[in-house]
Amino acid sequence: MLWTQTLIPTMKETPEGAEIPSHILMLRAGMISQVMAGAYAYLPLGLRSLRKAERIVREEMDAAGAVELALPAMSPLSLWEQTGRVSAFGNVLVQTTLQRKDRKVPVVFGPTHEEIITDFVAHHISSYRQMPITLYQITSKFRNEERPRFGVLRTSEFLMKDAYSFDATLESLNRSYDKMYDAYCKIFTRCGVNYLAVEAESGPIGGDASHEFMAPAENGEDSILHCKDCGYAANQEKAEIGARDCVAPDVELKPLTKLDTPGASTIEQVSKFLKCKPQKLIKTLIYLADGKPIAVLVRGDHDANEGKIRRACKIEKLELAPPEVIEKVTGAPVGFAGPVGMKEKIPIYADRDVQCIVNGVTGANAADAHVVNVNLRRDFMPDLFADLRNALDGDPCPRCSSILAMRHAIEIGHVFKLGTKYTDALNAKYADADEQLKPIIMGCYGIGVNRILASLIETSHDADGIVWPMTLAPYEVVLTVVKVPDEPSMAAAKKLYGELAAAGIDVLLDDRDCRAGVKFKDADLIGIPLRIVIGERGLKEGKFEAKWRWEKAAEMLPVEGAGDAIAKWVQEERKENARFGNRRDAL
RNA sequence: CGGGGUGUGGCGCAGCCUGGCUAGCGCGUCUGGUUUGGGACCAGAAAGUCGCAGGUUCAAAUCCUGUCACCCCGACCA
Repeated sequence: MLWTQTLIPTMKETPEGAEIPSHILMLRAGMISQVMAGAYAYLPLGLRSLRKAERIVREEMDAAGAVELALPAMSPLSLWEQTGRVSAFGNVLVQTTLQRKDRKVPVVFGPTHEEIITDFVAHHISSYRQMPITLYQITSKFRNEERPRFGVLRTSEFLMKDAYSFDATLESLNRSYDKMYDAYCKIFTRCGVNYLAVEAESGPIGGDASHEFMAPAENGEDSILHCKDCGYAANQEKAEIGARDCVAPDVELKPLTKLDTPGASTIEQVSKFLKCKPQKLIKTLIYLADGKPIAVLVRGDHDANEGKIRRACKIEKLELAPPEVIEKVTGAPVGFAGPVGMKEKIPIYADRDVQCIVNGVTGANAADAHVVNVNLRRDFMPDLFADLRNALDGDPCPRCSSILAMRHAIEIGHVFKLGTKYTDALNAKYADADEQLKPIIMGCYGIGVNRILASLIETSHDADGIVWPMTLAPYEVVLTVVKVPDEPSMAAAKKLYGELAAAGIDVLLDDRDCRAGVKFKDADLIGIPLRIVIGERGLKEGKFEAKWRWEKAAEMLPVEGAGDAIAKWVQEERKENARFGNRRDAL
């Protein structure tokens, strides 16, 4: 492609509103253009990168034995009512009504496609002989995000690869799942994205049934915990906290005292009012566990984790109790519950860290009052101690003796064993070898294609612009002609351009008649991995100048045979992103 | 959905507080010329309903009311 024949509207200045590197650089590099909040146009350059990511995804899906199809964005609302996801998605679901001749047809713009594919499969798969099979597509998804943000990271319309596996047995599902998991590793590696596969909430199947693929990045919206020593990694929701012996400080147990704390009902207010650290507080949460009230105790500065509570206490349905229940159980309004002297006797479950609190503070089960110098055993005794809170930076690793580090990350992929949630709801059954009808067992597997680009840029840029790996770069090589009116320069450039194009290299020839500085700046900004400079200076010696985007120095390359040499470099780099992978040493 | 911020040529901004001549500046664009290895210089030109609507006033980019859009923080996120 000739630069003068495409449209690459680069910008010297950062448009108002863009704050994170990926957003700023995609705008400045002329890759995207905003149409409205949460909706971006992909300009020629951006589309090329997006297509490269898409192609890698497609190749690895095909290699893993998945079969591509395309489902419509539009589907009937009724399908979503059958699975209860109209209310589950709520306002996120994009709905509209089509006016047909004599009736109105309520439709949904798919936020994902479990319903549609399951309905299709229910009609066309009826035997165990037709499975296992994994179907996938790469299409636009629609979600009315309450708050689109961070440029291309969180938008209302986005490109997603979604795959669905259909199996007759759990063992077969596990094999399908592992294939996808392995394919994801290959995809993100080929894309040059640093990622971690972390354990995530597993839903109905339990166990090792869900992983998220996370790209650690400062601007990521998710939090993950990672142990550098043993490799354990999980999202914050799922991360377990290793058990450690509690070393109780050797201090005198002071007498239990009730104090007035008028109006102080939150942890922050109480700790301020009583001038004590939140770590000294015992937060008492009243939940309804399968309809019955329970109390959950966590340290004041910790957050309770409902998934952990559910598992540890063997509860199906868990929800925070409404104020009436709290008043009835504790005898006090919301904000003053405590484990000592509750009005009704209910089960008390405590997070392990509560064991370490000596002379603590908690609600007095009376309006506007707290008790201080609360101590375990002397004043109260929980029915169970367990890991019931969200993990934090520095918490003990559950698998080794090291500690967990918390990092922000961008979710770029998710693999999940669904089980029969949708096949039950949509009546997708198959006949087994024993002639019995059984529900098909599903898995679902998503990749946010736009997010691959954004997360790559977030972690691979410098002061001058984007630093693309060969595999995602919109063009693999840029030919920078220093002086376009100089005929020998242009002739040499066009010859090289022809050779590279013939070798199947994506090459961009910067034939704009402007100063060299402008072209160097633009080449750096759009991040093309390999730049070849064609100038009078080099040509005098029969040389081109070759420079990798992430290296400081350039090397001279004989004009003779340059096309072959460059093509070879590009082909090597395409395979492993090897030079790109080593860039940190150079940057 | 709560809190905060911003809307002025294509892009980035000043002007608004304290109303008053023809609404400025930088970048970009176009024309001519000089230049040509890291965002050149000179001369000239085009391009703006000051987000929109209403109000106050002799007079509104500026003050008041409403409204829309966009951005940030938080809540939410199959």
